[in-house]
Amino acid sequence: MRRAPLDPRLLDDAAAMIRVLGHPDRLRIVECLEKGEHTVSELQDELESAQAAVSQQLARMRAAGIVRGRRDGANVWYSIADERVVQMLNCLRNCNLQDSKARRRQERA
Amino acid sequence: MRRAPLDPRLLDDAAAMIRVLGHPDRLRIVECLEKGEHTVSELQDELESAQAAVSQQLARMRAAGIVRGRRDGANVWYSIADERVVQMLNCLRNCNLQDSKARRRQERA
DNA sequence: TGCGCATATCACGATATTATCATATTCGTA
DNA sequence: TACGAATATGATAATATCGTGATATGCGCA
Repeated sequence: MRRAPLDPRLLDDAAAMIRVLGHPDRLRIVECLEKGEHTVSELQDELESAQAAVSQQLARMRAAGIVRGRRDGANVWYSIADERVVQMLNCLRNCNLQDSKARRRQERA
Repeated sequence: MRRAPLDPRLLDDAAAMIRVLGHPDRLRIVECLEKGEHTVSELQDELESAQAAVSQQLARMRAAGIVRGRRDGANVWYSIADERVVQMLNCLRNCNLQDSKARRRQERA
């Protein structure tokens, strides 16, 4: 477990990367892609969200280098392009496990 | 290492929590507080940021239950109220280590 | 009580994010 | 080539976030 501070020059990048995950739909997209490639319409069904919305979330994640699209005929199959988000998601899941304990610990801060 | 998906009912909360960390100044604040309590003016010096700005970041982090303030005379000493952010930060530091490798891997996605 | 320091909050303009609707692009097939 | 399905992009309005300057609050001390 590394303890060195985040490189200050990378702080903006890190924050930007985090912000990409700071949206429920994008979190769910990552969770879907963790299990394997998905087309846009599959994700659309999964999220019960409008086509444009999903496509735009994917565009943003693509711009951040988090996911990658692969054209196959009329479909585009998306997958995870940056394994760091998987790590982050695992971390988040661990964190959520402690939800109640952590909340209790902080007692009306 | 847990693999269960994030609780859908918690997705909004999770995303909100993530967004709080998605700002370079707030990341730096967490890094400072990791080392121990700091007053607002100490953080202000550290971040080279305006008083109101720091205070507002702290307010937001307080609202999210991430930090906690303890009054001592005219000063307020801040500390981490939710240990999950420490875990997240550690995760981020690990992730950053792989920066170049990850970026190379994704090759103009 | 009155002053000054540390902190918090308010008000507001600037910018970013988001959802939605419309339109464009890409591809397979008739 | 024309059409339809899948996907992407553009435009816009609503909302959120951010930094800044002004003001308010809490506290120690004279």
